[in-house]
Amino acid sequence: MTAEPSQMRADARENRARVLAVARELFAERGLEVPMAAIARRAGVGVATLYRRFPTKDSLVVEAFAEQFAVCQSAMDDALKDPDAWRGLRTVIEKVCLLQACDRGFTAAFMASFPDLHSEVRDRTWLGFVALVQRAKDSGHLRADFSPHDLTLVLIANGGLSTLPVEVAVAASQRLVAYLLESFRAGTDVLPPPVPLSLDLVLG
Amino acid sequence: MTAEPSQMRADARENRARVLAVARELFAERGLEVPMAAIARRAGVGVATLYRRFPTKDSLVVEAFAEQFAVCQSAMDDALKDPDAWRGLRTVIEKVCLLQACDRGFTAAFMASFPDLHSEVRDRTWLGFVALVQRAKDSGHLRADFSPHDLTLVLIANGGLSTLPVEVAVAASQRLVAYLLESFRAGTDVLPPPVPLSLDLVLG
DNA sequence: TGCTAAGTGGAGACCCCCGTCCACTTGAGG
DNA sequence: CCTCAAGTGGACGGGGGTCTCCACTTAGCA
Repeated sequence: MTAEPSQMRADARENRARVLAVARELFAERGLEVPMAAIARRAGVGVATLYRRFPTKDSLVVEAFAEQFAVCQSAMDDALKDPDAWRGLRTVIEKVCLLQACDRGFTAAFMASFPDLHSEVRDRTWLGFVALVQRAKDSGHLRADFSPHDLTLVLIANGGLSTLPVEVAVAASQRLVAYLLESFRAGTDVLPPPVPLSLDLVLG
Repeated sequence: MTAEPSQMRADARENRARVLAVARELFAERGLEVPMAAIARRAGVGVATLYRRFPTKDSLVVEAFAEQFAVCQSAMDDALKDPDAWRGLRTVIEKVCLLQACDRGFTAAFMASFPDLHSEVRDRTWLGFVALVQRAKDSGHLRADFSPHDLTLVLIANGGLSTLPVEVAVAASQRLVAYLLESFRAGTDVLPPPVPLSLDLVLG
């Protein structure tokens, strides 16, 4: 029954926008465990208003991070378009990890909603990434034993950093990613990492 | 007023031990957010018993992980004694990361209580690690731009994996650590990672 | 065996959170 | 300007968490 934003009353539309802005801000700062009441208070509305627009906390989270998901998506698209597959791979990893580091809630939202994302989109993105990995290997820049699931590994590990205060998190993330990318380069594979792992069990 | 375990009544001592065992088990499986009531139930005691021995949930956590902290400590001691500094460094990182991956609660307990650890112990350990890093650099096996704070980075990133089911977490952690250690080796520093970061602000 | 301090279990006080309900207010078309 | 559907706020129900209180039980000693 929730009306489209376009056909809401002017004041309601404004409130909705303010709620979303505040939610993004607080989720980024304090993570998803920030209470609905806090968002409502900071947005200067009552909880009822909030629940009228977003019937569930989850729905607010999804809406709040839609933008970031789109950024991820387009980062991946850019990577796929890059004629230099290794650069594409490197760049997409750097971009997404930076997003994670900047936004404490993003990681959680990402992990929580990844299995629920419309599977067509998710699968398409994943297949794209797998192809990108293959191209990067073929170009000789990515080590041959790199697994696409290593992306998941990077994202989860990097996500751990988002408990830190934002500025520290960004610096830490950049350093971590730099270290990892260095290992992913072909030619450095002196010690092959152990057993392939089945992270696909987790992020379906 | 809590008596020493040695001078408690026999049944009480037994209960205390069972509570601790159960707590370790559940913290490992489900993380620190497992309710006190669940621990009590599984240990076959009432909550009051639990609170009589451990006045606070935090105190139970600290006690439950004392053993693991000791293991960390001795892992570091072993590393310092190793004549091959690089092997010592590698091994200590592998050991602690494995502990983290095996025990979902450990990471959280470690992070939460690190600043509160008796500072003498903590500082001694830290200074030892700094010395180890220097020796490993001098031996030519560790890259020169490695910072001792990179240990913190590894621990936090690796800690992020502990949200995964244990078996997956272990495999993932081993792979992550293998990748990172490969980057830490001297000779691979083709791309220097960016800015040094001030993680000491966090775990200082 | 009987006494007593130590030990115990479960009810419940208190708090925080999500989400609902309902009486009141207000934007905007006629 | 008047009407009323859309919008709103705050109280409240329900659930789950930590920790306390107190009447009852029991180990262990004389």
